[in-house]
Amino acid sequence: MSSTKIERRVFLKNEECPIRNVVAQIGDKWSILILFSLVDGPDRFNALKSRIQGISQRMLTQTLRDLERDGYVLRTVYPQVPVKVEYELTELGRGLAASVWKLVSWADSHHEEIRSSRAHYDQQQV
Amino acid sequence: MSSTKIERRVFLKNEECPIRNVVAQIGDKWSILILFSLVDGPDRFNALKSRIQGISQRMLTQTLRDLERDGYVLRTVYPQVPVKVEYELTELGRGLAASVWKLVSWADSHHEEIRSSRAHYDQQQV
DNA sequence: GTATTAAGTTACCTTTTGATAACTCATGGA
DNA sequence: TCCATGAGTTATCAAAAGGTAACTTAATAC
Repeated sequence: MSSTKIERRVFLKNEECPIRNVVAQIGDKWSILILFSLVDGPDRFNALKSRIQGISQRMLTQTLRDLERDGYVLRTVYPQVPVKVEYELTELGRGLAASVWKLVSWADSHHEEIRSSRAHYDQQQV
Repeated sequence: MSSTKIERRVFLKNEECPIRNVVAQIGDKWSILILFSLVDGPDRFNALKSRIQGISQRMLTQTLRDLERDGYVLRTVYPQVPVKVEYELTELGRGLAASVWKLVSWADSHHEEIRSSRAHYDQQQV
């Protein structure tokens, strides 16, 4: 309670802000979708691609690389022919998924309210 | 446990996906900063501006409008001279802040790990 | 009649994000 | 010889996000 003021100041510095650092990664178009696609276990590139509706090869590669870079995803290449590549969540990735879960379920149960607020606002602005 | 598979499918449709709908708003450069700036109570435009380091007038206005549009923030104009405008979180906005809190605190306690993963990855790529 | 204040708006420009589509690479099969 | 496969890369382009700086408005104080 009494620490609220302090926390408030901590989070107001945008530069190197840990929250922005994490949320900026997660807040893009595909990261969360990929993250939640992997919570049940490892999956292969093309399996992800066909399961995540609408994602292009390029964006899947790119987003997976970013997730790997941050340590959320582990990439394993099996030297077969043709090559097989598996992606899976790391411990850190599972932690992130768990932390984002509350927001996700909140979003799921409030999106109607948000939608209607948007519609109402847009109507006012003519 | 047994519902995991179902949830998995639910979240893979990007179009009209409630999660993306919410997270896309929150995931931009300033929304979370503003949201957490308002958790202690109402604040005025210029107070926010000087407290949120680095934000421009334009981005503050724009982000506040988007938050208002989604129903997270209430804007009140006091017809004084010069005019006074106060922004405060709505019930919905407080709910969002609470839901995002777990992610925020997770990010706060894991950003070193993420940082070092990034540095390590970047080193590998030469 | 000029400056000040709060809360913006507008114009202009750069950077980042994301999309489409074509190309690569190694190998094994028809 | 040519095609298929899995997992990408590259080139090109359009759209969205974000930054800077100057302008606005209304009333009041100097």
